[in-house]
Amino acid sequence: MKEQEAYKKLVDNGVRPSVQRLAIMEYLLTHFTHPTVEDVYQGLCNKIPTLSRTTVYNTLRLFSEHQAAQMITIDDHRVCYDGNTSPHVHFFCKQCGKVIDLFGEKAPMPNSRLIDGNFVDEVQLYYKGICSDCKKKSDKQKH
Amino acid sequence: MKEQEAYKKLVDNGVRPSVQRLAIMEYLLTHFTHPTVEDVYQGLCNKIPTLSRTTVYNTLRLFSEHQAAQMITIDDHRVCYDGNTSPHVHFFCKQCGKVIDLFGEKAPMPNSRLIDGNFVDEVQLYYKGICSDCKKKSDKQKH
DNA sequence: ATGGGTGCAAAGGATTTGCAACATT
DNA sequence: AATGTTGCAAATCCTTTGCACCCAT
Repeated sequence: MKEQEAYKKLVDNGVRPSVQRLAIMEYLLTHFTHPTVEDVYQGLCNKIPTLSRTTVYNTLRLFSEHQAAQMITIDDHRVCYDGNTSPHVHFFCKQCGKVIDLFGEKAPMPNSRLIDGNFVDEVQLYYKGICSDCKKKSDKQKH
Repeated sequence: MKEQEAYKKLVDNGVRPSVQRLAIMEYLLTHFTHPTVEDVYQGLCNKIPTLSRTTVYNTLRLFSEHQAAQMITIDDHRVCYDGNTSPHVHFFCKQCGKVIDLFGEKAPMPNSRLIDGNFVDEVQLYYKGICSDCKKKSDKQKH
C-alpha cells in the first residue's frame, strides 16, 4: 500500500502528516513523471475537492526542504518534483519539455560533503537535448 | 582584448554581431559571476543607455541556444548565465543565492551522445547547500 | 484555547509577446 | 527595399504572501 509508504516518508523526514500532505506524497510515490505543481493539483483536485494550489506549492516546497522529495529545476519555465530521492540522472527535452529518468547513467558523488568550505547537501545531474519521440517526429517531417 | 574574444565567440557560434550582442558577450567574458538578466542589464545600461531588458532577455536566450553561453537553472527563482561554456560544476547557496564554480570537482561526461534514443547536447552538474560565507555567519550567531 | 495547516484573493516578479521604430546590407 | 534587431508597453504565467478560517491536540 502506497499510503503507508507515504506516511512513513513524511514521518521519517520530520513532516507532520495531514490529509493533504499524505495525498500529495502518495501522488509523488505513484507518479514518477516529474509532476509540476499544476500536475499534482490536477491529479488530486477530484479526490480532494477543497484542495488549493497554494497548499500544493507550500507542501512540495516543504517536502524538498525536508529531503522528502527532490525539487528539479531543469526546465527554466517551471519547477517539478520527484518522489524518488535517491540520486539519479534527469534528462530534459528542450522541445517537448518532458523530464525523463536516465537510470543507466551513473549519478555523481561529491568527493566530500565539504568543498572549498561550502557544505553540500544535494547533488543534481541534468542532461538536456531532444528526446527520442521528438527526434522521430522531426525525422518524419523531412519526407 | 576581450572585445575580439567576444566577437569571435559570436561568429564561431553562428550569432550575428551587433552592438548590443557584443557588449553582452563581453560582459559575460569579463564577469564570471553567473549574472542574471538584471545583473547584465544593470552592468551595461550606463554604457548603452538605450539598452532594454527585453534585448538582454532575448540575447542571452539566443546565446544559450547557440551554445555561446550556458543557461543555468540552479536557482528556482531566476535563471542566470555563464560565459564559460566548458563543462564544470556549479554550487548554489540555498541561503544567499550565490552561484560558485567548483573547478576542483570533475564534470561528468555522458557515456554517449545518444542515451536510450535521446540526443544529449548539454550536461550540467549542480551541487546545492550552504556556502562558506553563510556558514561562518550562522556560526557567529550562536555565540 | 492554542498552534499548526489550509485556501482564497491579491500581490509580486520573472519572462515573453506584439508591434512599431530603427539599423544594416 | 528587405531583412534582421531593438525596445517600449502590455500581457502572461508561475509563485509567494497576507490573512481569515478551520482542524486537531
